Amino acid sequence: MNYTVSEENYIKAIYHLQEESGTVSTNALAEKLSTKAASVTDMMKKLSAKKLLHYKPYYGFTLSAEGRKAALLIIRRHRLWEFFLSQKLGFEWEEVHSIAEELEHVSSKKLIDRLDEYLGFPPFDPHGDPIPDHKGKIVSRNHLPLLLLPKNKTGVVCHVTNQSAEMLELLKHKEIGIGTRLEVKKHFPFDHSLELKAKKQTITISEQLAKNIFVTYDETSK
Amino acid sequence: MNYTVSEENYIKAIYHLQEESGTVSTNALAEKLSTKAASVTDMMKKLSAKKLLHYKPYYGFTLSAEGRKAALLIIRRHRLWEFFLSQKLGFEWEEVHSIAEELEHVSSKKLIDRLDEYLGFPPFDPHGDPIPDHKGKIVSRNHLPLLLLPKNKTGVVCHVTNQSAEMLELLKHKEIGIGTRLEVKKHFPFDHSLELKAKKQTITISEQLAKNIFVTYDETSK
DNA sequence: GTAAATTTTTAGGTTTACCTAAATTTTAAA
DNA sequence: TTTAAAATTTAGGTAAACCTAAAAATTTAC
Repeated sequence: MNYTVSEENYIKAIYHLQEESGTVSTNALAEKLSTKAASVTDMMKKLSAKKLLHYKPYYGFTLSAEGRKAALLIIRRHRLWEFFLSQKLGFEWEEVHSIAEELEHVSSKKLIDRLDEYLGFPPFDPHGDPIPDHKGKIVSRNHLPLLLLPKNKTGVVCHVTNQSAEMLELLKHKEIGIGTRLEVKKHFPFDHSLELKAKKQTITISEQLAKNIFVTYDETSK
Repeated sequence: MNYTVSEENYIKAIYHLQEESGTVSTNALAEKLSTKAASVTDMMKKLSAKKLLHYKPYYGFTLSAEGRKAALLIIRRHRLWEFFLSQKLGFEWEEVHSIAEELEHVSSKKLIDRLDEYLGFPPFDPHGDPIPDHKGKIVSRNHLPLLLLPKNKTGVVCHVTNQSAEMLELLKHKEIGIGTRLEVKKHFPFDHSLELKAKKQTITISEQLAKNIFVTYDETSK
């Protein structure tokens, strides 16, 4: 339940990469943390032994439920401090990030909950990112069912509900998995089916399937 | 100018021990930091190489001017956070210390100076200890010339101004050094000389000498 | 003033989080 | 489908900050 500064930085980085692109590769993580791939592998073994992530050598990794919760509590601390620095101490929004990188590792839960209260339970940090609550719950603006993804916007598959074998078979057939980038090209009102661009192909999926696919939607992407 | 968390904890502990008793021994420091004497010796070599303290093997150590300044800036951070926790977040005064132990290692100078301003430049922390200013200056209530030490109170020699060979010879003869515990027994109005109890003997010193001796005065001692 | 007790330092090990270089495994290309 | 390229892991090593046990220096006690 208590992690080293280094472990926390890895957990947080994995969370962010996962949000951006579904899966996390060793090299991507090494790049994000300004370290080397070999160091990442070392840490993956450690975090995996602590059950914070699912790790199969050579096949990337994703946070476990426990790892995700840990990540959200670190992000909560980071964003609350950013809010404090900006609103109470008058820092510019570009300045707050690096200071919050240090403050986020101070781990007293009581401190953070009191700070949250003192700040009036702000829902967003100065960059507009949502602040997880004291249980690690986050309102995710940009994590939405594929059905609601605007036309001609791309989203990255981050979650599927209903993990039945039937549905997974269908997804596999259509070559859709966690991390697949999808772009909605057309909505057909008749049966609410969708036409998508995935990789280099154009595919069609039913409303029923689309309801079960959640994507991360990056507002800054075209 | 930037130190590791471990270095900072050593610097701070040395400062406090020096204030309390003039000199700092390896064992006392090990005890204060809940570590072992051998680890202290390791760190002393490191801090000594960085010119933060004067270190002669087997003869204890004292902070250099630079080390003292570093200590005061760490103490400043600690006490400002204590004040913040107590005044703004409503923590009880017994709770603030351990959280401030973590916050004090966040080193942004701008953060601390802004926090100081936000808190209204408080002169004392919740325990009544003075808060050093942004340059590391501290108003020392309990660091005073021997001349001003109340009768029948004990003080510990912590500093001597005028380091002339003549004065040091006299101090040596009277067996007074940094760390010597002194108790003022009498003031003689005629020549302002003082009669002191030092170790087990009673000695007399001139006003001129007394003016140059500074002691740490612990209000809680008898 | 010497012996015993205490304090401090040295010597040699451990763990964490890094590193480089070499060996594997997977992926992409011809 | 075999080979080349890229990604990942393993092997072996480093520095910081600890540790224990033994050696050396200092202090205290007789």
